[in-house]
Amino acid sequence: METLTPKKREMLERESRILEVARPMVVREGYHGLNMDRIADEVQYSKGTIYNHFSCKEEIIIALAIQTASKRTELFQRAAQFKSCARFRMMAIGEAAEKFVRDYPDYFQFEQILQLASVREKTSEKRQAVIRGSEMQCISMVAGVVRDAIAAEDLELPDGFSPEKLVFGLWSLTSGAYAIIFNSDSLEPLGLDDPFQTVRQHTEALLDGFNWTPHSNAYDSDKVLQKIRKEVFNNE
Amino acid sequence: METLTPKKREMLERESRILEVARPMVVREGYHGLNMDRIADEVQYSKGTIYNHFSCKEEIIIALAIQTASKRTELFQRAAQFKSCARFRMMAIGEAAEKFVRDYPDYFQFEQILQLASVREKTSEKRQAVIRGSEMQCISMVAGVVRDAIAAEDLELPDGFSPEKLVFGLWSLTSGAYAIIFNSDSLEPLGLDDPFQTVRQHTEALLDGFNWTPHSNAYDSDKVLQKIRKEVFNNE
DNA sequence: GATTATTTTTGACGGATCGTCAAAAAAATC
DNA sequence: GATTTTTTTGACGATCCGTCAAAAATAATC
Repeated sequence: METLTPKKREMLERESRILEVARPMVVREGYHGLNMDRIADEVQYSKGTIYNHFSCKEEIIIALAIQTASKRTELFQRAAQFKSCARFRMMAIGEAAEKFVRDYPDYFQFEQILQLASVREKTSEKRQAVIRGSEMQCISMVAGVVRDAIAAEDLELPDGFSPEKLVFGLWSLTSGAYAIIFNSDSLEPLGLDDPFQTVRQHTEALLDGFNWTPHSNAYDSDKVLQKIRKEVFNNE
Repeated sequence: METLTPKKREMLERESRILEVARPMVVREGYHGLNMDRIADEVQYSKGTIYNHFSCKEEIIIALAIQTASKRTELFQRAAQFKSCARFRMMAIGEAAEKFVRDYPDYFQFEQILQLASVREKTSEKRQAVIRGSEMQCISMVAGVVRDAIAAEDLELPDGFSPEKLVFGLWSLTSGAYAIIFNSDSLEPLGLDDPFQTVRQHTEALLDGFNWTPHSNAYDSDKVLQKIRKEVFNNE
């Protein structure tokens, strides 16, 4: 840490100050609210200096996403180490995913903006690779749990159905659900009181559908959940 | 149809010409590619006239989404009328959803753009209601099939688990999957050869997980699919 | 420590594009 | 055919992005 030249230190510090200032702009006013002149004003540097750090608006957004993405990896890592059977570890990962979107709802917004091709196109290949890598890390961890289940003979996937395909389904279900939850106007009419619980129920149903044992009717989901929240996440 | 005044006719015609010109702009160049001056150039009217039809860029995008949304309702309607048990009708709806995203991939892009709060905010409440209504129609149809299954005692949902909650899961799974599929860079590393088939398999697993009979191992999915494609969609 | 070379910062500027509005043109009415 | 109403026009103001030559700060050299 202390091996950095003072100049480099200043650069890094300024970089995070820029992001600090940019974050609430995007969060509160969305993509259009991110304004380079305003950033320059608020961090008390000229616009040119901001552009020395980030070559365009979009780079700032992806940098914000990267900041938060590491938090997800951490949460997944903790979940994957839960000492229990594969199925419960999978539940722990589900809990990590839920905790992530609840604790860092900003990330969701950044990701949504970055999903627009016209935005993503402008970001550097380098930062794109960081995001992809962080996502791949999470996917691998989930696939690892699936493999453990297979090894333990708790699960037998259909012919040609790779663990990654199962991860794809879980990923689709949860990310799709979170997308709906965060654009709430489509939710109220459905009368979903606790949408996160519904996601959990669907995840369990999906695993049951693949005959992953123990089947959800063989244990008390609430109990397991309490245990996970306490032991893995220290109750928040 | 012929009861319109010539002036009104011209207005409507011009409106669809504007959308015709705008569509490929958004599809090919994304949100940023939609340029009001270029539209004016291409439809050979002044910018002011364009603004008489659409009060801002964003209104054009939501109008494009509305154009396509009706196609989805049609497909869902056809699927819901498939003469078969509820479970196979649900499969037919899944097929309709798949056909929709394959036939009208543009819609997906429009929806993604409109999901950004900073974009949606600028659109009229009126058009937002149209979109919501169209989505609600589809959701109701799916919920109807779920209710039929319950009535036929093919399905018994857990206590407090409404048909709408099941729809929420199916909707999450498919829309989430399609979002991943259309941003393909996260797909290749997973080695998914036919992602749409994987979505179908997951849908079936989910229904199995809720114990919706007939269970997927009690019939030949491919056969049923062929039948649906032939009888409901005339093979494309 | 003075001078020169290099790096960093600055903010005025060009350019793109949005949305407006007063004036012009067209259509409707009398 | 004159007058009123509606529609169209495109020049214009405003915003905001990203650039770049000049200025300021820092480092290197003697």
